[in-house]
Amino acid sequence: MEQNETQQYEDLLVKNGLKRTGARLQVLDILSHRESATSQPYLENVVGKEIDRVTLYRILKTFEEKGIIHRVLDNHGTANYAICSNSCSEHNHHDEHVHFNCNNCLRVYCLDDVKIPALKIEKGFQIADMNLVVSGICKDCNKAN
Amino acid sequence: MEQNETQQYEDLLVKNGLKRTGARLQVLDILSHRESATSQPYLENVVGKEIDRVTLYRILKTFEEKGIIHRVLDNHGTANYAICSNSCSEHNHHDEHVHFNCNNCLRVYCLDDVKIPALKIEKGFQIADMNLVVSGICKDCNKAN
DNA sequence: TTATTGATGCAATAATGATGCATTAACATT
DNA sequence: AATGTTAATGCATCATTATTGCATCAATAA
Ligand SMILES: [Mn+2]
Ligand SMILES: [Mn+2]
Ligand SMILES: [Zn+2]
Ligand SMILES: [Zn+2]
Repeated sequence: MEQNETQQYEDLLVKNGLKRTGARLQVLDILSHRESATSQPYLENVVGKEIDRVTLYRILKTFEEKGIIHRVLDNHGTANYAICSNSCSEHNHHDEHVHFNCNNCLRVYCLDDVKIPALKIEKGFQIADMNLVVSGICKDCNKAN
Repeated sequence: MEQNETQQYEDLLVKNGLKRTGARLQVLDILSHRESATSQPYLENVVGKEIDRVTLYRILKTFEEKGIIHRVLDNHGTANYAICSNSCSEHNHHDEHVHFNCNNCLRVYCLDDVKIPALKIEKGFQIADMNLVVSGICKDCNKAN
């Protein structure tokens, strides 16, 4: 964990009124360096000896609430998390980009450049959030064949 | 269960090479008469004394594979199922309409008229399926306040 | 009517996630 | 630096959704 990155994570925690604990810093560091969204099971596999399962769930939930990370359900219904790119804040997410779930490697990609198009839905339905998950075979897996 | 409806369900099963069992007919009947998508837990609550949990899961999986029903994950990651409207067949679904998950009543609506817009995503990603779940407050729940 | 094979029920297990409560550690205050 | 306060953690336990193995049963074909 580089020095100025650590500082950056600490600032992020403080800014959100969260104590800067080792577990939180570690989770932030891992999520920040991954190229795709990350599930609790994956994280547990990495830090399970150092951080308790429940703590991990709670950290992820807290981070999501604070707008530090956003949640994507993959095709198995498992939650995956990725760092929010820009302007998210407490209970105010702006991550309406498309996600891609590879059927082969199971990775969940944030397609940050692909926004979810506006929809015309029946009057009476009040939209709070939209989640578009595309599944198929990812770039890497296609290349590998 | 009306007589000609039963006949219709039996035909559907036979057409898909499935034996017409009481459990399957019952599941078809229930799903056909519901206005929103339905989860296994809901079904179990209704027919749990007559049909085993595991049988229910297997029926749903089989129906999905045959293109009789389609699966939608709600915001909790729980699978919900709805009858396929038209031209779905084995391993060949065409249910690319938007779904609406109410945060209040938790219902999952099939917005059959709202199609998922085409997307331009990076070359290399091969799309097999798309799922767009919109969450918010549904028509009924908005009315009720 | 019998044989075949698919379908079911039961028991057990897996995976993801939440809750209650005692203990610990981070931060503010003195 | 010591102390107090409150958030954060760890552990045990439980909940929910879903799957697997295997013996039994029943729907359809022969
Ligand atoms: Mn994302
Ligand atoms: Mn639908
Ligand atoms: Zn892949
Ligand atoms: Zn509602």
